[in-house]
Amino acid sequence: MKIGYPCLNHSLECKGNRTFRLHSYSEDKIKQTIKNNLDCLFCILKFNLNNDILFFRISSDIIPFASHPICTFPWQNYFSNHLKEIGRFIINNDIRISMHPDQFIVINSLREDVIKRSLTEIIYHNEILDLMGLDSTAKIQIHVGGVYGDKSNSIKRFIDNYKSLDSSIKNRLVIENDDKSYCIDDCIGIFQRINIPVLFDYFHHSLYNNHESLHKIFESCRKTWKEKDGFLMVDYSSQNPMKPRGSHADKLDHSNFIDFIKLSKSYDFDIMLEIKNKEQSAMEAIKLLNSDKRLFTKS
DNA sequence: TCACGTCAAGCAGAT
DNA sequence: ATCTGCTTGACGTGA
Repeated sequence: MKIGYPCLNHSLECKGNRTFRLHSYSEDKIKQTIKNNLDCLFCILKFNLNNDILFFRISSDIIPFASHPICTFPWQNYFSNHLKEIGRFIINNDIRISMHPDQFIVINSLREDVIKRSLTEIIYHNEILDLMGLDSTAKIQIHVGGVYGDKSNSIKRFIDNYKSLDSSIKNRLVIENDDKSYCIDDCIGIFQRINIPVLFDYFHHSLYNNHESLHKIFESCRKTWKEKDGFLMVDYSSQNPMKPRGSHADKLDHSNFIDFIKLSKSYDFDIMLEIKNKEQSAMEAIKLLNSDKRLFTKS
């Protein structure tokens, strides 16, 4: 099991997701920003290694405007050595990597232009991971998309569009249950038709579900991840008690986390902690697991 | 130097 | 109709 957190590190001075306004785009600006972001990513990965954090989600902002037509700068060639160097560090230290394109990526949209932009964005994510030399255990997680008042047709559109993708992209794509449209059962149903691995989001599941038991979920999700996909990935978070339903917690809720681990301890999986204080939660979670190894012994 | 309006992009649900 | 939440921050103008 590996513990990770997404995109940002608040302990370090550097920011690995620096960007700029579209109207201030220039080749010089994008070059400098990417260099900054890659340097910082390397720092974050070293920080993580020093703290036994072996799972990390790379920010989609690492190459700003990568899939936008304005971006004509050949970053793939210009930074290929830099990306390869980071990739070697990742591989040599057995670090697990994921990426999560943001909410605008909807491959089952009713609008052709939205689908087209989404595919371009996914291709960009795939390029980053390829240029780092990572294998197909490095994943790109997306949601199924919109429902548009007709779930079965919307699922069919997802499947049709998925089938048209290049196999190198299919090797990395996984789907994740969301908090209002597609629950774990929906995702498993899609897996049964196109064999796409299902990433389990525990917090989303608590907000939107078919009352599936946690054991049944782990059992069925695990089977969707083949040898080439690596261990099942799981996103973990809890409700922020001060904010509206669906808001992620500011800090790790120790008792909620321990309850979750107790229920799921017999399965092999990697956990991404989607909690606002980022590496802080990851370090706490690792400490909790180490302080009570029994929590984590397979039964 | 700092506040704060705004930032490429979609969707659903609440108000 | 407008706002919020999603990996939510961070940019950058104007004072």
